[in-house]
Amino acid sequence: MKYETRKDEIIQTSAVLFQKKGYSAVTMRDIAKAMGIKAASLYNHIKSKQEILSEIIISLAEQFTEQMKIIKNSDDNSIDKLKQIVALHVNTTSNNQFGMASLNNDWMHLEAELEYYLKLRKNYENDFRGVIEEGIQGSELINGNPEVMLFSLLSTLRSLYIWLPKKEDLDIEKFTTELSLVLINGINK
Amino acid sequence: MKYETRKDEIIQTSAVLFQKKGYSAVTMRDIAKAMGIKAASLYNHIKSKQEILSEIIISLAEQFTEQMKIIKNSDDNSIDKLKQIVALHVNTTSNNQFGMASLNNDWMHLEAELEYYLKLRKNYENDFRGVIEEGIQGSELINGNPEVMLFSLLSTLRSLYIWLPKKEDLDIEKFTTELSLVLINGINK
DNA sequence: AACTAAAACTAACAAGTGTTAGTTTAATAT
DNA sequence: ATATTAAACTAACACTTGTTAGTTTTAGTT
Repeated sequence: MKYETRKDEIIQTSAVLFQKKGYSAVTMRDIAKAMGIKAASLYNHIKSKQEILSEIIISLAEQFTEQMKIIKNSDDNSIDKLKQIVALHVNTTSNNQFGMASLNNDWMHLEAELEYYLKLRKNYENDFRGVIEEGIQGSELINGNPEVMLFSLLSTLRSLYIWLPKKEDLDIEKFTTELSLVLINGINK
Repeated sequence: MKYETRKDEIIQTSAVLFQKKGYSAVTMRDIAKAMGIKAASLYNHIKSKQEILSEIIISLAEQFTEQMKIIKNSDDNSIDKLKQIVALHVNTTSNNQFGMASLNNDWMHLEAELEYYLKLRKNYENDFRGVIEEGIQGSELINGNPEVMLFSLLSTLRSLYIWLPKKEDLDIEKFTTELSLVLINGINK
């Protein structure tokens, strides 16, 4: 079975539409049409459009924050931690390519859960920054500006959802290795 | 004078709003309110909401495509060309921080000009890819996957609009240098 | 066959959408 | 002063929005 419940089907169908046009431009009638039913019928399964967005974004944000904490608290060296962070993003994006678009572009349309989302994101970024600073202090990383490094890594990892779907026949593990190499060692010979 | 014309003021005001909530979530009444007038009055200066979006996006896309062509056709080496591309993004973003959000997130809401925009973007990306491939062939860059390199660089450069505004007191030139270093040489010691 | 519950339906709502028509105001040139 | 014009206004339009109420259909159980 592709979907666990009808509610799950609504959420996943919505994620596909949200990715193409964004939350605000997708109507309940669009979502219903994509499922072959009428808009009013959606409300037998969900309580609002907002709930759909919230379910898509919060579950992903929690996954990232949780996994990041585990990586941060492991006793691997900093370079290995960074590689694990890259793998976390590649794997999560590859399993949830549509939801990642909402996570990146539609979080500002959260209402009740906006604050909670922002807290999760801040935790995630702080942990990421911690890994980088640790790497600089331990002389594993160059003595550069940690903010610039964080920005550069995070930007690339957050954009994976745009890029991964274009490469259907992709060896995920090989790609993770290639990307880690480029991000950590650069492209200069 | 901050604005050249009233139309220009509408476009810049809209860009600020589009950046916060996206094109679809911003209404003509929102734009009018931000300018202290009524929605209908906007139509003395512009012909549609769509025209506003188009003016924001197309002018930026043309700037990038033009400048990229100049960089590509220069006879600098590949590393220098990459540094110039980084500078192009940093400078353009720093001069047009709000418009860059629409360029990145709202291009799919273009109607008449969507095709033209896609053509410009394709040209830009092809030229960028060309610079990278040239660098690999000339042994200036590692012999890695050029698609992965392009993706990584482009993702970071395209995200500058999120990050630059957070660092108000930023030395643009110094930042350009730091970013080039991280992108080209990596973060590994 | 009768009952139940899930999930679809039709119809409608109140509010909000981009946009137009026609009018008034404000500023400038004759 | 008068005429002109740019740019604001009010009022309204046709349509779309998320959502609710009430009803019918579908499918499984007794």
